[in-house]
Amino acid sequence: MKRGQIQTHITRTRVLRHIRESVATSRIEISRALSMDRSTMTHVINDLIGDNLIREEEGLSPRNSGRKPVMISLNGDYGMIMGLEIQPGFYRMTLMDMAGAIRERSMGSHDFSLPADMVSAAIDETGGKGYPPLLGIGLALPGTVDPYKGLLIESPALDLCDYPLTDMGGIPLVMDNDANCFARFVLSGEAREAGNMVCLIGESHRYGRTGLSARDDIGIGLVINGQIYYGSHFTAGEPGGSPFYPRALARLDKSEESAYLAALFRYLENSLYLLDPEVLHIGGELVNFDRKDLDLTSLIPPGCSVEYGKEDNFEISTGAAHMFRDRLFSPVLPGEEKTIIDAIRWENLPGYGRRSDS
Amino acid sequence: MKRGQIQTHITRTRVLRHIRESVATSRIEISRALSMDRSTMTHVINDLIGDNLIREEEGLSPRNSGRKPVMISLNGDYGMIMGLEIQPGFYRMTLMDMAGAIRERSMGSHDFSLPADMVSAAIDETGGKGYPPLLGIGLALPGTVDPYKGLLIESPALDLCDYPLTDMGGIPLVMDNDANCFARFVLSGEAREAGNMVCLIGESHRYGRTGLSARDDIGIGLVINGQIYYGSHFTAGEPGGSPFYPRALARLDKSEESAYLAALFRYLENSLYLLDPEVLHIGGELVNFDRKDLDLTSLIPPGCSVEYGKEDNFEISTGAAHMFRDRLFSPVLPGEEKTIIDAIRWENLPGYGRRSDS
DNA sequence: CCTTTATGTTGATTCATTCAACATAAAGGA
DNA sequence: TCCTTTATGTTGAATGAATCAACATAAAGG
Repeated sequence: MKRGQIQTHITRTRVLRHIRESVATSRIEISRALSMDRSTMTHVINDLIGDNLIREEEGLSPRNSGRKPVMISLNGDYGMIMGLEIQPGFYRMTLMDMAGAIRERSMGSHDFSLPADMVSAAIDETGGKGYPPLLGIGLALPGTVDPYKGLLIESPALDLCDYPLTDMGGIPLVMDNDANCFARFVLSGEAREAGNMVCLIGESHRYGRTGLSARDDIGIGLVINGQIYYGSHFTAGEPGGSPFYPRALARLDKSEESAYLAALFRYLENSLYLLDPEVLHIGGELVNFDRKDLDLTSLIPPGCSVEYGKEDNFEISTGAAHMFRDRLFSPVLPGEEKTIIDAIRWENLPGYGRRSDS
Repeated sequence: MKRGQIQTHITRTRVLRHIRESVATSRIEISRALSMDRSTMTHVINDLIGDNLIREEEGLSPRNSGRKPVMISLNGDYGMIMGLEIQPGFYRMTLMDMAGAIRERSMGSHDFSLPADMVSAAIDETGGKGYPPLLGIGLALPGTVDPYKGLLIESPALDLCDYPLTDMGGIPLVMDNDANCFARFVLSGEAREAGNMVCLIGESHRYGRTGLSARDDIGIGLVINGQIYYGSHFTAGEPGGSPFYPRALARLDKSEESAYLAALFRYLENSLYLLDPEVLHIGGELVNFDRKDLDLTSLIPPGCSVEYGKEDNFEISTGAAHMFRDRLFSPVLPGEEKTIIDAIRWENLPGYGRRSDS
């Protein structure tokens, strides 16, 4: 980073965001999108190229007259991001480069009681494979998580309380609830536009099982105006205090799956009306459920559509990776280096220099 | 406004906000709060004084050494804001100056079928009283409202559909749902800090009645991260599709009020867990209810407190006035002059000049 | 009266940005 | 092949909101 001011940092971040959101773009296109001068873009882009964050490409140029633009795209080899989902007894991992391309995925069982040990093992596992340097880690955990402090507040599934983890030997780490990571996965895809979503997952707490049992759980990630909503005590999306609570259900056999879903949606009905989301996303184990004789139209508000995830079940770990990757595309304000910054509001933007006074 | 750039506009707005939030403050205090240089503040404050938006005061100065600061505060006489709540058959009005002081309140019955006629009558009524000029109007209506377009989408109570209103003879007007205006009222008070709230009102649709009847309604305003949440179709907070729906209740006599409230909170229970709000605010007609033998602790999530409004019932029209007043403390981006700007996200901040290219 | 301590002002400097002019590159006709 | 058209991209001077550094002002307290 050549020039040191905060304004530069914000502009660089805005440019990087635009490049991330378009497959390939040009200096002029970015300058138009951000309402800035072409010459400004020349400076910013050349600085970013100098820092190895982006690169010029020989790319396609759909023009019928005039000079062809020099295409710009993110430099995937700048570094790697690891996304890790840890459940009791098993894990899933997604290794992603800075351009967002998935380079490797794996899953398996584990015996670790502390997430840090599992993370450490995953880092060792991918260490000697010649990947670009590891920039950071996104961690998805079942339970109540404070992602700003990097604290697992409570997790009955993992049998942990007030468990902090903010880095692994200098490599920064961010954590969030698994349902929220699923929501981040959905946000990273087509649903990138700022919108409102309810993201519902069923989390199996035993490796290899499908379907849910009494030890398992459902989780809800809420997206409000394009951002994860945590609530006032990081328990937003956690069902509770209700006559219907999935945890109380005994093991289901196949014939009951459809009835389970129907009961679940009746439980959610009021909240869906109140929240007025654009779409309800369903992922995790619930996708595997038999839903042939289930008609949701009567249980879901008129303007709300339903989407089922694909069944590869790596959505949560991939969303965890996206959580850290998003940090690279957010400005870091002085004094808030350690937190997840989803969206800075203009009211909080600091002055552009350092003040001469305390 | 002396200097024409957008950056100036944003800085001025940030300064005005800080002045609004403190009873009286000084140049140095603001410069510290906004992390800007003292000399910058000299320029900005002097410009704002030149524009009559703020003024210096002979104010108190709690210092025991050093030069006393020159106190700065908003100039209430800069202009007036009218907040108007229109219900079928009656209205309430709050007249507020730019400093937020309430100058006049009134209520009464009316026979208008179109809100515009009611607004017009209210403007005429306050016209010749020697107030500072009317800067704008905030309108609270029962029903589904698109405040960005200035459109009453649907109001069964007022028997209107797709009714637009964005200004009255050159005076800008913004409208919102009545429950959201109540939420804005709460936000303008102690609960100014960014937080999460559920604001519940009972709206009586007959002048002079207390209690609710089958023609009446409840309304919910949701505050998420310190901002009104509208949902994807502006129906957030509207109950629906439920076995319990207040509209279906027959007239209540006094003995049933407590049971009514209990049923209402059972209806809301799941949603309160899901939303994890800091506080549940109750206003409008519901405040008048007999709630002696009602214990909410078992129906409300642990971390959530309950606040009842004072019983003057002008909360909604006052909140409507605050809605317009908030516009004066938000930057207006080019191309978005007509919308309510609650919070601009840094991603959308434009460049600081006009681009040399389309 | 002089020191201390704070607030507020002034003029020079900084630096991201714009502006205006120019350079580069490709297409398409003459 | 040359010349016009049309677009992208670059360069250096100008702009302007901010900082910096020095000074001015004001009040308290020995």
